[in-house]
Amino acid sequence: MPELPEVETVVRGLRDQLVGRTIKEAWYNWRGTINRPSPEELVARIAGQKIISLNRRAKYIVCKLEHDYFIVHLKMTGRLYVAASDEENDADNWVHFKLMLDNGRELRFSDVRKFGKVYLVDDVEEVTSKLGPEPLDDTFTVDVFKERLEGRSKVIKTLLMDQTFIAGVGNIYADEALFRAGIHPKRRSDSLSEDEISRLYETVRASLQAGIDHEGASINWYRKADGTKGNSQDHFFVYGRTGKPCKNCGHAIEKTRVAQRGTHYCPNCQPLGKKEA
DNA sequence: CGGACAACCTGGCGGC
DNA sequence: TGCCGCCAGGTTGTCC
Repeated sequence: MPELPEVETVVRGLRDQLVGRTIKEAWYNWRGTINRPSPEELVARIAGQKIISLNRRAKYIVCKLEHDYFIVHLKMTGRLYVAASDEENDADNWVHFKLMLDNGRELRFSDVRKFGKVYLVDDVEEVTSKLGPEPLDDTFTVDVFKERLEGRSKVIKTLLMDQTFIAGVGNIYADEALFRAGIHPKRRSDSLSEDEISRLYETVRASLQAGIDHEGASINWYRKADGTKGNSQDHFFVYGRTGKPCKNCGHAIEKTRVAQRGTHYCPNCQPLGKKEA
């Protein structure tokens, strides 16, 4: 659920509250939330480290410390927020990890479904080395996109969601990008025309950027760092709009499954055969 | 290389 | 009202 735009929004909301602070102590109540090292080692190693910077890589939140990197993945229902130690929050019931700061506030990691993970590593690459390019980077050009598609034949939606192919696109923005490009989600990647590839390159970026501009989509669990909802969901063309009229042609949006995931598309605007715009 | 599917978890919701 | 079973989707790992 949190995809690139949601994670980016969280990072922007947390940056000023974290950078420059020193971590006094770590706390957890669910060992599975800590991916590595062992919970005991993480607690011992992280105490006393100063927070240098906060950034995003794909869907990972990367916090550079003096000697290590503290990394968080929200997976589907994770929430990350800062509050005064005596301040209550709606998501507190599911807090499984906390970092106490030197100003009386704390960073809380709440996660209903416990899929989310935190990491403490001395090299970011340990976690991010297999990720594909950042779709919004200037270095990710249409030529790079075309090169990466060469020799691939996967169903296009599956490929868009493959984090080693492009980093940060999940189920929602994959559906949105494919709709905007007029490409059926079940098309094989090696069946796309040059023109379709160029369009898809543009719409992947445009869909993600729109998500960031609207501060992320709050489908059910996602919240911004301050606890309020983003409104990207109010601007979706197809995601979650099954049975509703296509914003482009009026045909009812249909839902199917691709790679075991709910997939929304307009059968009229996204035909299975090739389509020249 | 690609695809299918289970596993990790829990809350929300539709159906009865 | 209550119970049951399905659905949600990011990632990893296994198997073919």
